[in-house]
Amino acid sequence: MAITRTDVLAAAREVLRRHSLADLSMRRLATELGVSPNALYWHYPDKQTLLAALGDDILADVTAPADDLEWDERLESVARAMRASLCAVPDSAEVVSSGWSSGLSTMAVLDHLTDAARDGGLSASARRGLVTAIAQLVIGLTIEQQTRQQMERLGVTGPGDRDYDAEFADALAIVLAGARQVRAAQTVATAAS
Amino acid sequence: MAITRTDVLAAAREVLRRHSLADLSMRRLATELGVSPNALYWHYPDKQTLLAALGDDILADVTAPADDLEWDERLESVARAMRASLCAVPDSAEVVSSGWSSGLSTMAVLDHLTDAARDGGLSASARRGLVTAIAQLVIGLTIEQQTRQQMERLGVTGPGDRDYDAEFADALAIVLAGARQVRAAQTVATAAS
DNA sequence: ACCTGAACACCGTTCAAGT
DNA sequence: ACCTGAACACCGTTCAAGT
Repeated sequence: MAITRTDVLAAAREVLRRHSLADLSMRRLATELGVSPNALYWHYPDKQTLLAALGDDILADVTAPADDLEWDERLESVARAMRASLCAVPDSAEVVSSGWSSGLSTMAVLDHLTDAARDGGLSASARRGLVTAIAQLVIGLTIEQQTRQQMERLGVTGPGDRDYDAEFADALAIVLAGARQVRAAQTVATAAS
Repeated sequence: MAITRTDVLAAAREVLRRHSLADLSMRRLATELGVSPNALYWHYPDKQTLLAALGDDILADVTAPADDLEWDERLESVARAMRASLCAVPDSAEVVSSGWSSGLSTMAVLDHLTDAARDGGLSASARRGLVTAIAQLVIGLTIEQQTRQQMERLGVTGPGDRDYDAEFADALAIVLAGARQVRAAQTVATAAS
């Protein structure tokens, strides 16, 4: 039976879940699928593209936030959903980061953040800054957490003392406070003109 | 003549400057130093540790900000200095990111951010959140920019349309506005008690 | 103290060929 | 359309041995 792109992504997820990103080689993935390494190159042009698709897949369950929420609550909701999706799959934040950097990812989640910011009435540049600040926070902090978790799992390191969830909450609170403040400043400026 | 740790880091920087992180292999680095690959393992236990040292080295010129600045201006100054140091060496943001994640980096720059936040009178959790938000923004956005730049340099992609400097300024403005707002809320709470 | 030689166990990717 | 066999040009790391 022939293999599909979906099979490949599922197998890749499974390698991350049971092992790590370091173990996610084309050869290993092929073995897991009972196929020769070259077979993967019929479905994806290269590893980079495969990883970008995997990253998009992992974030695919981040949908538009409930529309009875205020704009800032919607931002928070999307940010937390992104982080939850990443935390469900080991090393996924690193995968998403590389996909975004390579330009091979759709970065579709960012639209939900942008939409919420627009509904808040933020200017184009304020929206852009806000989306960047939130996205980099989610990805970057989760990379650090997941790398740490892998090291603990391998026993190369003892348990750390950082509370990543609390750190995330604190950082997100600052960014959202900034968003509200920038919006308020905009409103005053508009009213004065 | 024997090689020093400093020589190794200088050669690594040069490989980044003239080529890329993908070209920075232990074997390539050794060749550049006129030495056998194994020689590097006398100076550093493994590649990960070497990269962490390189990351620290690249950020070493980010010093304490001028002390005649306000606390929030100091935060901005450190953030911009971090970004400037990274932008001076191709792919360095990725190197710093991996060093931070592995736990092998000193993350010394974060102290300057923490100090400025403390002088602003921010609570411990607000400081932690603020430092995280700024650090992840600098690293994450610069990774995206530098990866893009390498792709353009290799001609695999045409020039993009993102203005990373403007994006950074917008995002940093939001975070700093958040810091000031959180501080104001703290001050009110303190006065009321 | 600092390095080399030789080897181990891997990589991503390509290309021709098979069904 | 989908895959295999065989090969190319690499990796990081280790270990014994050299000076």
